[in-house]
Amino acid sequence: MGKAYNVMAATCPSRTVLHRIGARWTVFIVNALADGPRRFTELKAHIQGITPKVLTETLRSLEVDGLISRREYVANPPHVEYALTPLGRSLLIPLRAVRAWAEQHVPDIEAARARHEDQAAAPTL
Amino acid sequence: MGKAYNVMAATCPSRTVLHRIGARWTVFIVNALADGPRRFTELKAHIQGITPKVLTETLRSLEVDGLISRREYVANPPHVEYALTPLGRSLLIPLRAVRAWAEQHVPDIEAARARHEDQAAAPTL
DNA sequence: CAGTATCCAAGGGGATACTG
DNA sequence: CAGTATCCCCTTGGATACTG
Repeated sequence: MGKAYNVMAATCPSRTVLHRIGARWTVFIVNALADGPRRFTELKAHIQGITPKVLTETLRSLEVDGLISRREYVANPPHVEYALTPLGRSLLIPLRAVRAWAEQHVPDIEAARARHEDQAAAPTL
Repeated sequence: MGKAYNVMAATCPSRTVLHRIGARWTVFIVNALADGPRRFTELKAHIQGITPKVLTETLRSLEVDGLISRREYVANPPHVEYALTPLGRSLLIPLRAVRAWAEQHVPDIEAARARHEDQAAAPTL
């Protein structure tokens, strides 16, 4: 038991999982659903810059993997709500940490890049 | 102070940070350096399936962003060691959690996908 | 050992317009 | 409102071979 899967192994199925998690917009969607269900248009407005096509695709993928649920309320106009499943909520924990890290370390990264710039532009004294 | 950056905003610089973190092989390299410095060939052997070209590219990017350091020992044959910087070690925390999640939830994801398969193949009774 | 140099393809994702 | 339908690009990354 335990240690059964290892992403470092070329053919380990955990790699496909990692691939899905790493998809461009997964971290956005999972974080956007952190505080409860949201509708398609709400998600699109909240995650600035995402196109409807890509939003749909990513939602479908996450649904297939059991990370989010899609609930359709019969009505006109349509009403659809997306929510994290228990599995999705467990993923939220690491992904919210990733998001927080990104937001917290912008200055550090920018400083490192600037330092690297200086390095490159260093006059040969 | 605080809350200065928000990945949900279209032009927030944290998005480029997130993009770097989300690069195909970043999570592998950062995790591979968790236990101390490693040499190029060690990394290549440990992270199965990565090509030298991609390994080099990702290492350079991480170096530019100040997440890893590159130490060259003058000798023949060459001897180079890569290590996490303090900033890189701080990123290791969320990224090791992501890795662990991927490895732990393979069965859950596979089960969800199987359920979805059934759904699709459901005979119309 | 630690990379470079080329070449190439695949597909993920973007832009735009349309619809039940 | 909640998506589809197209079209297309172009970057990311894989394969392979070579080198100081």
